[in-house]
Amino acid sequence: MAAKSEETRKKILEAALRLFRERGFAESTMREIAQEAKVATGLAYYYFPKKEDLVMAFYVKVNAEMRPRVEAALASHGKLEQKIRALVYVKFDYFGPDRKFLGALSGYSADPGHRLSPFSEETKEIREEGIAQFRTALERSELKVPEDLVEAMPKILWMYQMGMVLFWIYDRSEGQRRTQLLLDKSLGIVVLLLKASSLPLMRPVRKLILDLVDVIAGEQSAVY
Amino acid sequence: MAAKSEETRKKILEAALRLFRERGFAESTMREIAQEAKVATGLAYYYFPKKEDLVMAFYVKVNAEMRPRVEAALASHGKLEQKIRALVYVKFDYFGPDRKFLGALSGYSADPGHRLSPFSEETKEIREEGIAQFRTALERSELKVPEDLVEAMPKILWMYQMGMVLFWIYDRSEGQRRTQLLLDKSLGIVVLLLKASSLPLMRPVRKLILDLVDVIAGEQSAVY
DNA sequence: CCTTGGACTTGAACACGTTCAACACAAGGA
DNA sequence: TCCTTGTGTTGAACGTGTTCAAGTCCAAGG
Repeated sequence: MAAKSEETRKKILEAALRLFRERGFAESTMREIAQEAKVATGLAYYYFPKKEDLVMAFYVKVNAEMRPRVEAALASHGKLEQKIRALVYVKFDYFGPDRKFLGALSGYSADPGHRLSPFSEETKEIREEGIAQFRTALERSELKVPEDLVEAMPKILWMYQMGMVLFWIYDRSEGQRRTQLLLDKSLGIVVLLLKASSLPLMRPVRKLILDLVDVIAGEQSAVY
Repeated sequence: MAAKSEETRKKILEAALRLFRERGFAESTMREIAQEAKVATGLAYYYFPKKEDLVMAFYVKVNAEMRPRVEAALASHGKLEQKIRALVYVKFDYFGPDRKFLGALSGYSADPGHRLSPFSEETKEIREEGIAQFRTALERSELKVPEDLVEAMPKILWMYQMGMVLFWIYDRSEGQRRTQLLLDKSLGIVVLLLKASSLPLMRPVRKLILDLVDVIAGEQSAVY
């Protein structure tokens, strides 16, 4: 019966997350995690071949748990700006207790070759889901997105969100006041730029930017 | 006499860089490095308390060795665009043989708390020197930089360079063709934006952007 | 009831970064 | 000449992530 096995896996993952949250990623050893879960060290590796896999499982778990709240954010009325802000806030709220723990990981974020990077092959599914959230936000907004931007714009917004989250993770100001500030100051500009970019007049500029996005995205998909 | 000690240090560093280049950072063990340098393992740690310190020493070494070529690039005639391009090329040329090795490190690049990050306290000196290069390039250019941008503009250009270098490191296309493309497509725009930003008309926009830079830079300087 | 095959589980063992107590040695000072 | 002091130098030992040979357990087939 698979249920027993599933139980064990869950027990180990929960023990791991408990320790990660309490004392950080690097500070929690696999031996401790196994002990906390009352299993042998090797068993933790049976279910999670690398310590990092525990983090991947964390990503997936949180992503799933966040889903209803994301739906709610997208269902809210309000303008595009409101929707984007709501989406970002869901992430802040949800990752709130794990800010420190995430900080320990985010070293990997720049390296698309690293499995835990938000740009990696292994996080692709989660990433696509995140991008889709912004696609929906755009579809449900007052904004008329020109044909040639339909694909790129959600990606750009997702990148913007990633930037905010990264900034938030490293934001040592009390209550992450600075991130608030940055979000307030930048979100308006971003939406303004989006709107401006839709003007027919802007077609040449769009072409240029899409070219750039192409080069960059091409590189990413070439990883591995 | 300090000379003997300096010799030993150098011997270890050279052995380390040789191995790093041959087979990468993670793949070279401290035991191998010590062995290659014909010393005991502990001695490598006497001179370089962490394996990472070998990388720091590499940064410093390369930075010093690059200096004359940077001067040359800055002394060249040509327009601002040429100077910036020349500066970036010096880095590509110099890091060329170490692209793979750098790739293994650049995971750290996003984490300003990590010593090896280009944004960390420990790399501050090197970073400042890099920023100063762009300050010089601007001073020697045809561009009239408005007072309120004098401080920020070199930083922005340095960030642009870091972006290019990062992209180049992960660029798996043959001969890093894609980076070429990106540089060609983006550099013109960057310079155009710089010029446009100097127009008196743009003052409100400048204010906005400088505000943003302030929030971001404030965060960075608050790191440790 | 026994056997068998595969999923599950164990803990010792390995390689690595790192630490450390001990030793070597040169340069003064007595 | 012997002692002292401080810089170099050594290699064993520790804690960590990870691997693995050797079990244990249990459902299905005989």
